[in-house]
Amino acid sequence: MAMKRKKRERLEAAGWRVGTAADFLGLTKEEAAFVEMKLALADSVRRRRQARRLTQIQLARRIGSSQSRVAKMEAADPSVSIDLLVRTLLEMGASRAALARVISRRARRAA
Amino acid sequence: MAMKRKKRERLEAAGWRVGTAADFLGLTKEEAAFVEMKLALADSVRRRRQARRLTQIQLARRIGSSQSRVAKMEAADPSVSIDLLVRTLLEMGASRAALARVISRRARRAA
DNA sequence: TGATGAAATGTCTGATGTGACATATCCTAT
DNA sequence: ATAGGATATGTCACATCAGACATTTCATCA
Repeated sequence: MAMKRKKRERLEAAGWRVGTAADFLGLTKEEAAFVEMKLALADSVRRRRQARRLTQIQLARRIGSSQSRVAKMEAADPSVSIDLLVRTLLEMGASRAALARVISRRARRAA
Repeated sequence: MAMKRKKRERLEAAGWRVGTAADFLGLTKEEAAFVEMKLALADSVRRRRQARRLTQIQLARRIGSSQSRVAKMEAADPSVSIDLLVRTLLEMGASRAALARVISRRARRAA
């Protein structure tokens, strides 16, 4: 994919769920923004799932996926797309307005 | 992809850039919301490109893609992902807040 | 009317995402 | 300490998406 991603994905994979995601090691502003968005969405999936007291397995069934994929979503794994995160949130009843809020929100730490 | 898409994609392909996208022929609320989001993003790409008076080819070069892909983005073609739309908008200088606005915005008609 | 440049459409091939499965790790209660 | 459920991690085969290219449609203007 012409828009270089490896770098981003490596970092993202490396676990900094930190607040102000990195312009750290050579992430362009755009890349950083993309990663932060993904983190925010991932975070939102987890929060919503927990709020509903669903296990990853239960959520997985609900959206026609698997426990491992849910885990990866919540971890903002490089292998999960924004499409999947968004679809998942919509399935969980998030409105577009709610998604918008998530997207402009900075990823929170911990829980 | 377990979350059925064919239906959505057919419709989406069918050109209704219309305002309140369809819960029309059996789209669930979630599917409709997803499609509308995509349309809104697609629309935003076109608007931004035009505002900068770039041709699709010029934009394509800028983001390391091709004219046809840009055309498909702007048409919200089934083959384009939200990831791609988002990355493109970010490359064009959209902020996360701007993206959020786009996402909560209902797709506009015409130009 | 035909020439030009922009945009749309169709299709290919390689890259990436997906669900699934197996397995490992982490809690918490006993 | 160990069993249990929950979550994380690694991998695979298959589906979908990506950029590229060719071709077509569309608009504008000489």
